[in-house]
Amino acid sequence: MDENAHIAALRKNGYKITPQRLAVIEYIKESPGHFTAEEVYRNIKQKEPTITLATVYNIFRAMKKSGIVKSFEANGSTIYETNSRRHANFLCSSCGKIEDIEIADIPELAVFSNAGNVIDSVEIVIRGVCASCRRKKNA
Amino acid sequence: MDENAHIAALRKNGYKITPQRLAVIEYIKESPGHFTAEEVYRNIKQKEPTITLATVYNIFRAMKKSGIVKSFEANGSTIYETNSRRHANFLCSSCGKIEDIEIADIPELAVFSNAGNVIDSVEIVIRGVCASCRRKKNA
DNA sequence: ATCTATGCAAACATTTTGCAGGCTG
DNA sequence: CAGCCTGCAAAATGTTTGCATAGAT
Repeated sequence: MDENAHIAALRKNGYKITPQRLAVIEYIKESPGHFTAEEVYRNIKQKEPTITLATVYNIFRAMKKSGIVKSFEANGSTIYETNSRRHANFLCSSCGKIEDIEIADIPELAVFSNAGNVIDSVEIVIRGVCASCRRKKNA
Repeated sequence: MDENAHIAALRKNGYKITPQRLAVIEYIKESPGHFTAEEVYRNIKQKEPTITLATVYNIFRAMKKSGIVKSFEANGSTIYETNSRRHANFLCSSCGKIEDIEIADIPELAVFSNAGNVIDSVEIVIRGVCASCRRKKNA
């Protein structure tokens, strides 16, 4: 999903296109794929000096409702991401990086759906130490 | 894992057995399996009137380190649980209940481990509407 | 022109921390 | 009786909200 698709998604959901929203869209397009409101705020403040953290939170709420971002909670804060495919988020406790692990299918969830339950979202958070940090520790 | 096992686990990890810790152990033994610090605090205050929320948080930290509880974050707070088997937590957005869904295996995680990464924990949070609430809505 | 979004500040919720005294082992 | 744990209060986070004004459509 590129920049224009994000703008279209906001419009379709009745949201207006403001400079602040464009700044967030541009930031997440070039970012590594995972971000907190505070991080986005800190980075786009250079281009949009008057923007506030509260506005960034409001923008993410609009982007979530528009399907542009998904989110999960970890380490006391909300982490947003643009990857909409089914995947797990691996959090390295050593270097802090977040890595996507593609997950093909979880059959138990299909069974659960077939039993009459509605599934709106699936969040998978894996914690551990990434291969790179592991090598450094054992060196 | 019963009450005595929890006490033993705390002892093995160097934690002392205090009335407050016993009260938390007793509460989680009889509870539905998912609880927040605030909920535990509110419930055991009757038996331990002097206990504070901060103490409950401290106790959960000790219980986590001792392997008695696991936790995940959702809706802005930390939810603790005693189920140590691999499972997903289903959160019904309508009635608020949390239901465990047993998950047999996620093959991609084995691949990820074999690639040199260490996995310490797996948290799966499913959001949706449970079958019971769904039936009520359609009635 | 309408109505939403922003900026600002304050409120809120959750969790953590510092310290003095009390209790466990 | 040494050291951890508790209770209390305050602080630290992270997020939301109310309100007046600016801005998008």
